[in-house]
Amino acid sequence: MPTIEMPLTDMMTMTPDTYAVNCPTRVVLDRIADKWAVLLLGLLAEAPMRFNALRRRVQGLSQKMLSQTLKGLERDGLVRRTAFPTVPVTVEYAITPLGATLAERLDLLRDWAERHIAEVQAAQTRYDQALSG
Amino acid sequence: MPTIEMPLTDMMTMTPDTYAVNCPTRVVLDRIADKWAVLLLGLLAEAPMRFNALRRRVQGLSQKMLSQTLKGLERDGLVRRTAFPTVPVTVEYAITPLGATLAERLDLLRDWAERHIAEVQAAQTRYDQALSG
DNA sequence: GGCATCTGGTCTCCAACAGAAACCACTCTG
DNA sequence: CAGAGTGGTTTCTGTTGGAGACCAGATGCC
Repeated sequence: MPTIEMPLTDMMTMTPDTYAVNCPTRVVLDRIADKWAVLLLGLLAEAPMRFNALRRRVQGLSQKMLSQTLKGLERDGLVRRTAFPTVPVTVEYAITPLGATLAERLDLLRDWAERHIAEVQAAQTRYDQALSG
Repeated sequence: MPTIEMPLTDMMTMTPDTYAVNCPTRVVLDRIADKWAVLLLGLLAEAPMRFNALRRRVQGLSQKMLSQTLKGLERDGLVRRTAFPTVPVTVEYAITPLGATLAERLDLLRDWAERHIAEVQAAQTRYDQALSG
């Protein structure tokens, strides 16, 4: 997707259409459409956690992507980063009230996934067999 | 993320942990974490549509990604593809009952985005100014 | 003493993937 | 006869994600 380059005021006064490239909700959608962000928000919604604790908890998440994703979440005001001047430095990540409202909705998706995973996998098997058969 | 290569039965009998690489809900999460899939499901939830109609409606979506995403959605049983033997061939995409239940939850995310976009953008501006200032 | 390990990251390199554009066969319209 | 519309696939290229090395300073272990 091309980078959006237009004044914020123009974007906000446009008729809202999520399907237009320059709709501001696309910005939010881009964040939601980030697997790691969704998983991290889910964890932080339960309790604040430290960098390496998150890393150990989420399998397959590289250090680079963790730091990158957390930075993005902090920028969006969904997560708050607090560094304690211990040695070595201790950094804690906590969800913000705004982030909590999002995590609530994301939980509904996790719930859907758990509820319907079997149906989805059955559909996949059917589809793949129809192709090979 | 590495490709999951293990018997389905093993996956289904494991203690469910979305944060483990081999949790089946990760499969669903991967689909949800697809910007185009979310947008397409949102459109198809309203009414069935044809290939080029979807293309015209969703700005910034290339033909390749549209065909690829629709194929994925069909494989997951979320969308049904119907080809009519007209000349030229007419193809209609419609949401399935399963897809409709997901679209319902996704609507809540769209709703969240519209409701909180201003807060997110304010947080971003604050963050960026704190860095430059 | 010296090696490994913990803290929270950054940097480089390579493979994978998304997007742009061309191409396909066929038909209807101006 | 050129152009546009039908629903795609193929090719090429630019961006991105992930693996792994590296950083500094302190602590645990033998």
